[in-house]
Formats: sequence, C-alpha cells, structure tokens
Amino acid sequence: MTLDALPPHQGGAEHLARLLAQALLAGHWQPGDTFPRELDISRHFAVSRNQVRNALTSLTAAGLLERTAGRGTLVREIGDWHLLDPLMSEWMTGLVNLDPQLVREIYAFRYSAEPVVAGLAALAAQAEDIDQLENAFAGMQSTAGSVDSRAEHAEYDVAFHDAAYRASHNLVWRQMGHLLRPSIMALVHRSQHRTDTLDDSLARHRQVLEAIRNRDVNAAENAAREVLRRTATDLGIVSQ
Amino acid sequence: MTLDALPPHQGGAEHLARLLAQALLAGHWQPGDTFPRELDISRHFAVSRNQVRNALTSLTAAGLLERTAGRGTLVREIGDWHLLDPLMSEWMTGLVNLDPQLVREIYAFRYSAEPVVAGLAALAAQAEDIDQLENAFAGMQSTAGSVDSRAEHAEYDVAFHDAAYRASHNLVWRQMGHLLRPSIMALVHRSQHRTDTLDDSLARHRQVLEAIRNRDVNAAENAAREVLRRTATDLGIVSQ
DNA sequence: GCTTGTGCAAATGTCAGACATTTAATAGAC
DNA sequence: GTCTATTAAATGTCTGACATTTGCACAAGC
Repeated sequence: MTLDALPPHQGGAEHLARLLAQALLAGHWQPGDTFPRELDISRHFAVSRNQVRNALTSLTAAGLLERTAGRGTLVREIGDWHLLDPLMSEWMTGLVNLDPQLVREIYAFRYSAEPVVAGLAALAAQAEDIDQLENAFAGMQSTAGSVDSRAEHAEYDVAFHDAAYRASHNLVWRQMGHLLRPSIMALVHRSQHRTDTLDDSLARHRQVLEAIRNRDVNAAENAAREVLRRTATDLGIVSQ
Repeated sequence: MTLDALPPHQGGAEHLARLLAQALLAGHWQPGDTFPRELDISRHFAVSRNQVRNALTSLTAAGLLERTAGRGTLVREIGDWHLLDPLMSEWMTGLVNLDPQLVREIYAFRYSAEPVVAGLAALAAQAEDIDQLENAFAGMQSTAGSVDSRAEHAEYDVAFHDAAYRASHNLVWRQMGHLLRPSIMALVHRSQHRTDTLDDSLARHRQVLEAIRNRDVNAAENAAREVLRRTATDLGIVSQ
C-alpha cells in the first residue's frame, strides 16, 4: 500500500495523524506491513519531518504502529490497538466503514454494559440528567421519519446514550460513554431505518427513560437490553 | 508548587513524563495552577527542551495538562483526566497514594462491571482461560499468610482479575481489564490483610473460579460481587 | 472615563540541519 | 561456511533560530 491513494493534506500534525489513522482503521495496511518512512511521508505531503514525527507519535501511542530505530515502522495487529484511547475515539468519528469484527465486538460490549449503566442511572440520576435524557429523546422523536434529518436523528440517539452513561455518576463509566460515542454513531449509521423499526426503537428508548425517571433499576436494565436487541436486528446481527 | 520536591531524573523522556505525571496524580498541583515552563523544567532536570516537550506532549494527551501558545501550561481538573488512557495506566503502576475519591470511583465501577465480566467469562471461557485462572488462584493460595510474599500475592490477585477480563473474550472488556490493572493493584495494596480476612478473600475467589468452570452465569455474577464486597470492607468503604 | 490601538515581553509551536544510535544486510577473512 | 567488520538506512536526539499566540502595559483619542 502506498500513500498515493490517500486524500490530500490540509495542515497541522493532527490532521495528518487523522488521515493516516483512518487509512489504518480502514485496513489499507495489513498487520505486519512496514509503514512508509518518515522522509517519504514528509515529501509526499510536503510537510516538515517534525509534523510527520508528531503524527506518528500519536499513532504509536494509540497502538496502531510500532517503531524501532534502524528497522522502521510496522503496523500492529487489531488486538494491540488501544480501542479506548481518546485519540482512537476522535479518529473513528465520521468513519463509516468500520471493520465488521470490530462492530460485533463493540456491540457485544454494549449489550453487556449498557444494562448495568442504565441500572446505575436509575439509582443516581439527578434532575439535570433526566432533563438531558428527555431533551435527547424529544430530539429523536422530532427528527424521526424524515429522510433529511437522519443525521440529526443519529446525533440525538448518541446524545441519549451519552446522557445515560453520564447519569451513572461514575467517572469511569462516563469516560466509557465518551469513548464509545463514535462507535455508537457508526452503529447508528449502519443500522437500517425503516419507519416501523424506527417507531419500535423510539418506544424502547422511551422505556429506558421512564424506568430511570421512576428509579426502577430492574426495568432500566431490561429496557436497555431491549434497545440493544432492536439495534442488533437493525444491524443484521443474530440476536442472542 | 515547585519542581524542587521531585526526585531526580534518570534519563529518557518517558521517565520524565512518568515523574511529572505521578506528581500530578499525587495532587502536588491544584487544578487551574500553571505548570512550570518548558525552559525551567529543562534547566532543572538538565535535559534538552526536546525531552521536556515530548514528556509534556504525553501529559497533555492524557488530559492532565492543557497547553496554549503564549499563555503557558495549565493543570486540568480530575474530571478531564483520561483515566482509561494506557499512559495513565502505566503511570499509576507502583503509585500507592491515589486520591481517595479516585479509589472510590474505581471501586464503584468494578463493583458494577466485574459481575458482568464474570458472567461473560462463564459463557465464553476456553480451557486456557480456566488454566490461567487456576494458576493465579494457586499462586494466591501459596503466597497467603506470609508477610514476605505480600507483593507476590498481590501480583497473583491482579492476575486473577485480569484473567477473568480476558476470559470474557471481548476486545473491549479485555482492554478494560488491562487498563484497570494498576488500579486494582493499588486497591489490593491498600486493603488490609489480616489472616482471617485473607482466608475469606481466597474462599470468595475460589467461588468465582468454580462458577466459571461450571459455566454457571448467575453463580459467577454473585461470586464476583462477593469478592468485591470483601474488598470493600478491606478498603474501609461502607458496603452497599 | 472608557475604549481602542500599539508595542513589547513571554510562552509555546515549528522548522531545518546536523548528529547519534540502532538495526539489518553485505562483503571479506579465515 | 561461519564469523566478523563495514556500510547503509532507518528512527531518535540535540540545537539554535524563528513563528505565532497571548497577556499586559501604556498611551492616544473620543
């Protein structure tokens, strides 16, 4: 794989890092491949070696690359990627073509984790948390059905889940929610939205909201599971 | 807070980063404080400005610092720290004096998460996973009681939990386990170990192992909760 | 008095080049 | 053939200069 297939570079080491990372996330290089040399990248994008080094430092920190003096830069395998690194989270935003295996893994995680999160939210949610959940839900409702507002609907959907993670009032779960944002967005964009399934999805989200408002832990857990079952069928994943 | 109170520097930007990060994690600077300037750090530790910049880049990536050209370097507040960043994980290893609030948050997370993890492990564990759990448990048993082998016992304890996360056979949970390693280690070191509580702790770990081996999801969830209840009392946290 | 502008100082950000260090391959001696 | 010295190539590091951003002080103008 060469650099020729990549889009042009705008400016800033961050942008370059994003560019290269997304190419890696899309699988343009295989694990074990040697990554282009610093000077080649530098020449190709017409940026200083410094920028390239800064970008590669980020990719290395995220576990995407492995660099050793004298040998060069190697692409690491998926198992070594730091999926929970905030940088990863940033790079995955807006990336639609995620590896199917990755999609399944993330879905499986959410299916096991979000019931717990919803249960905690039912215990710990404050008034402002409920407000945020309600706002997100109202947004989902108002943007449902219209094809134009699909992107907006996805935003509200993600905001709903984020609000649930935050309502747990636990630092670690909150960060998990933040990190999962792009993954959830990717899943939402992937799932098919016919009007009937959309109505069903809305109804299930409403159940979560109601359960948290009523401080009903068990109901919240079950409702969160139901939301994800809906997601699973929309994604084409065989439900468990 | 000045740099004078910090231990001397050995070499390498990584070591410097670790040094500064641990000082921040120990609360030597308050959120909002201005961090020392690059050149001051450079002079104080007798290293090049490059090393300092590399170190500060890491701390910034971990959310500990916020740097803006012209203004300087500010210390961010705990809520902005990237607790799940692998760098954080590395810096926290060997750090005994964690912020009590952080200890509570991490414990609360584990109390909600590890039952789920144990349940997944009961579903997905392979023979080698069981082996690792057994090895870790055997290690815990053989090092129990002796004061000399307390550190070794802690290692096996952490290995046991790590093995459970890995047995879930989910990429995300596995990374969570890896990232929580140092936190778990800190918790284990913090908890008091009288011989009677130790026996009790061992018995509860054994229950987890047995439940996973028997593929009993409910038993695994309950046993994991019991292990953490034991941890809570050892930590002096009021049990829920 | 208040605002606005101008200049200066101080901090981080960037660049370019030389050099150091590590690694792998290669040529040569035996 | 095997071991060793050399060489080439890649990343890592240092240094000095310069760019850019920010905050502050001070003064001009309404």
